[in-house]
Amino acid sequence: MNKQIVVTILKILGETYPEARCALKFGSPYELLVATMLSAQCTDVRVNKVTNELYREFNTPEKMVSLTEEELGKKIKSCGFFRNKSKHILETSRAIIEEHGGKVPDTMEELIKLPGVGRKTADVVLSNAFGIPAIAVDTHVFRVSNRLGIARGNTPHKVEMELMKNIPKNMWSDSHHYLIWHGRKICKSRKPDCGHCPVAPYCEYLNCPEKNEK
DNA sequence: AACTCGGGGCA
DNA sequence: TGCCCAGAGTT
Repeated sequence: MNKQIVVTILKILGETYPEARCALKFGSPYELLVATMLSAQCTDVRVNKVTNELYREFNTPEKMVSLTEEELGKKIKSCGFFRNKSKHILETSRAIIEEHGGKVPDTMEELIKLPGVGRKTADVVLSNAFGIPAIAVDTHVFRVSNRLGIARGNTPHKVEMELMKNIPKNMWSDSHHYLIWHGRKICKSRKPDCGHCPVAPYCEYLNCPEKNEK
């Protein structure tokens, strides 16, 4: 797709979802890292509810590791996968203390070594906490990009490469959030609400049936 | 590439 | 009740 059209689409989405910058509330890179780890298969609304309470007392790796896995598990259980998540959060907090001087690392290479931190979480932390341009391709970004036709690919990595090629670098981080918001509100996986889609005129899913998602 | 982990919100 | 949700680790 024409790069000009891609930028147009993203600008429209940005105007449609002005609140979409970063839905996870955080006051430090560490808070964002933990919030993002919690957000796996769990909506941002619930994550924010949990972290609002959790961060009152436990908003640094040093304070976090004073909790046992069971104690932390109780506090985060409404985010699901609580055994894995509490274990990973504690292991990651210990690694940050012991191997990174208590600071969240700011490179992809170091971030994905942390237990429970994958490429998506790392991208979110890099772009939102450290201002390093990145596009995390989660299920929403993957689906919406393929449908619209702004980036096609059968793997998240392929879609990421296409997006980075088609979007100006200074729009990468915001675009990630716009695409997620659009995927949740309108371009849903099951029943996309094309009748209310602000970028329907540009959408290949609607206008080019032969290019329909695979 | 497929499978597993998981409670809560909503139809 | 059944389906779905800002993913990552293991096999």
